[in-house]
Order: sequence, then C-alpha cells, then structure tokens
Amino acid sequence: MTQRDTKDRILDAAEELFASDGYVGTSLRGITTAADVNLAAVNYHFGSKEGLLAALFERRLVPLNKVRLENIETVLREAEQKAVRPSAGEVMKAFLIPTLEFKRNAPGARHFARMIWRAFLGGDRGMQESFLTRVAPVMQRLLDGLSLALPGIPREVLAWRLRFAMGAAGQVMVHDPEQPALMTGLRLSEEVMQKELLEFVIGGLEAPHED
Amino acid sequence: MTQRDTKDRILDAAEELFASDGYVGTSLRGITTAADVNLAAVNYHFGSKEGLLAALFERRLVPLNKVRLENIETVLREAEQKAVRPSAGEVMKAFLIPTLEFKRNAPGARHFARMIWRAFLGGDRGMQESFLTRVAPVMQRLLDGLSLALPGIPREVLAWRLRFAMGAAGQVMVHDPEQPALMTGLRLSEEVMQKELLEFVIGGLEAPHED
DNA sequence: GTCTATACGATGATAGAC
DNA sequence: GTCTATCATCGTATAGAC
Repeated sequence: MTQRDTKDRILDAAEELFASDGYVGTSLRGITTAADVNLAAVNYHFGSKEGLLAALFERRLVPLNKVRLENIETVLREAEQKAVRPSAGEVMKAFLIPTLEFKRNAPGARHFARMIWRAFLGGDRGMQESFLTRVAPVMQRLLDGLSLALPGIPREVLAWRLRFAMGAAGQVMVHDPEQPALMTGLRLSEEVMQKELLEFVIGGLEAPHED
Repeated sequence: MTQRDTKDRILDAAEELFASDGYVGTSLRGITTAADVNLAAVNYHFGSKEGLLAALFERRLVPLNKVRLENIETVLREAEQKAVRPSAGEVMKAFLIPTLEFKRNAPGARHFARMIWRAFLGGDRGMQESFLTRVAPVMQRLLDGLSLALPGIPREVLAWRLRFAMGAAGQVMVHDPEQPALMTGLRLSEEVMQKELLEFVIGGLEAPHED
C-alpha cells in the first residue's frame, strides 16, 4: 500500500463520514476503520483532525472556487463590453450552476458538498472559520455583481438578500433523497429542484424594495 | 435550593450551550458546571441527555407552535369568510412574525431559537427527528395556505419554495451580531433585517413559475 | 424526594517507540 | 508508516447523605 493510497482513502472516508455525521460527530476511529488504515495514520499524514479537514478543503474547494470566480468575472466582463447591466439571474447563475453541478459530479464531491453546506448553515465552529475565508472573495464579487444588476437596492440590503439566497440554496445542497424528508411533498427530481431554486432566488433578489 | 431552581437552571444552561456549541458539542459536565449543579442532577431530573433536550422542546416549542398555528388558521378563516384568496405574504407572515418575535422575547428564547434553527439547517441527527415531528403540523397548514394563495403553482413546487423560505429565514434566526460576520456588510438592525427577509421570501414564493 | 460524590466502561486525540 | 501506551473526557449508573 503506497502513501498516496492511504492518504486518499482517509480523505474519502472522512468526506463521507463528515457529511453524514458532521465534523464533531465523526470520530477518527470511525474514519480510519472505514478507510482500513491505522488510527495513527491520520496524525501522521494530516497532523490532527483539523488538519484532515483542511486537506479536504484544499482538495475540493480551491478548484471549485476558481470556476465560480471565473464564471462571475465572465458575466461581469461581457456586460461591461456590451455596456449593459448584468441581470441578477445571470450573476446568480454564474455562482449557482457550478455549485449545483459540483454536487452531481463525483460521489465524493457530493459528500463534500453536503458537509460544507451543513457546516455553513449549521454554524459548525470548527469549520466556519476555515472555509469562510476561502469563499469570501467569491462572495464579494457576487455582491459586486448584484450591486450592478440591482442599482436601486442598497448594498447592505443586497448583502442580506445574498445571504438569504445562500440559505435557500443550502436546502438543495444538503438535501439527501435517501434521508427522511423534512417536509412532505419534496419529491422532485434533481433537475427540477434546481430550476425551482433559481426561480425562487431570482424572485427574492429582485423583489421590490421599500425604505 | 428547591427542585424548581435546579431544573430550571439546568434547562437555561443547556439552552445556552446547545445554542452556541451544538448538541453533540455540548457535554453534560459543561452544562452542570455552568448551572452550578451536580452532574448527576441531569440524569435524575431528565433521565438522560436526550431527555434534557426533549424537556427544552417542551418548554419553548410547544407554546410557540400553538401561536403559529392559531395565526395561520386565523388568516385562512378570515380569507374564507370574505370569500377571497389569502395572499402568500399574509400566510407567510402568520408564521414568520411570531417566529421572529420569539427570538427577541427572552434571552433564553433567543438561545433556544438559535439552537433549533442551527439543528434544522445543519441537519443535526439527534435533534431533527424530535423536532421535525413537532413542527410538521405547522408546516402542513402553511403549505395548505400557500396552495390557496398561489393556485397556479403545483403543490410539490410550493413545498420546495416553502423549504427555500425556511432556509432564508434560518439565516436571520441563527444570526448573532456578536459573532464574526459570514459576509461583510451585514450590519442591519433586527427590525430592518426582518423586513428584508419578508420582502425576499414573498418575492421568491410569488416568483413566476414555468413548467 | 433531592441532591451529591464517586466510579465505570467507552471512546476521544495524540505522542513516542519501533 | 504502524503499533501501542497514555491521558482526557464523554454519558451513564449507583450508593448514600440530607
């Protein structure tokens, strides 16, 4: 067994367990058992449980953020070239489409997405700091784009609307068809779900604003 | 020291710690130390950690759900009497206003609200089952109301839109002004925040729907 | 009945010998 | 890279004091 195998097996197992049981709810013993490696291997490769978490972020979040940022920049650049305002929908899609697609990529990515959104939504202390710093630049550009798209709405308000949109999107990201439903009647296909999310989010972002 | 004192002190301490550290992240020792009672008192009064959680639900969620249900029923009844459709905004406000106000009631209620919404959003296993069964009737009536308000939108779609709305509302409910911000520019007063939430949610619920 | 002191078995993360 | 020892902390149980 090579080092590469061991490291990856740990990462894969951790990703799955963190996603289903949460970061605090997952034990290193559970991870190493699932990965079929020695308990101490985690400490050897990643230093600690937190180090393992950081490695997971590095593996998945960095490339994803790159795509999201590029998408947003493209929308903004094209709008500028045409000397028109980008629409809130275009801007939001530039972020949401890769986000939603990422979830359907690999099975591992799916677990990672669930893990990260659960942490974001639930306010898991250990995770929030590490990942907020990584997504902050994306959020800033997103907010810039929304400011351009909706010049009549103050930026602080848009910041909250963006956060609301994240809360709504999170419901799709953490949704697991296998799990017992949170509400009855939530049996839409993945594609339809995503279309509905976009409708809702755009409707909310563009809602009339009163002072 | 009477029993009432001890029980309540445990409940109050648990509420605060569960809210800030999560259910799994909180130890009985931490709770009993904060409450300045003996460790075994939890087991004596509540049977177990889970029993303590159930007692917290009983104390806060039952009366809140009563108010929410009554509010929704009132809106539906009045609309029926006038033989008009309720608006999505009315229906949603019947649920959201008491929910948001509850958070501002007592300091303890604030902690409880954060705890419960963190659990809902983050998918905390231990909590979800216990509390989903308690809010399910409210959600059902809410969905009934939205179906009446927006007859052009299929019920499955409305179920998802309602879930999106919950995700958005959760962002207000878990927000703690003391904590480091998730995004920059989120410095609105509680009142404004709530007005913005309603604008966003109603905009999303009423968004045009394509098949 | 209430509450306390203390102990148990299980599991947590980590460090050092190999 | 692995194995084992170690130590902290977890939830729970129980015996006895007030």
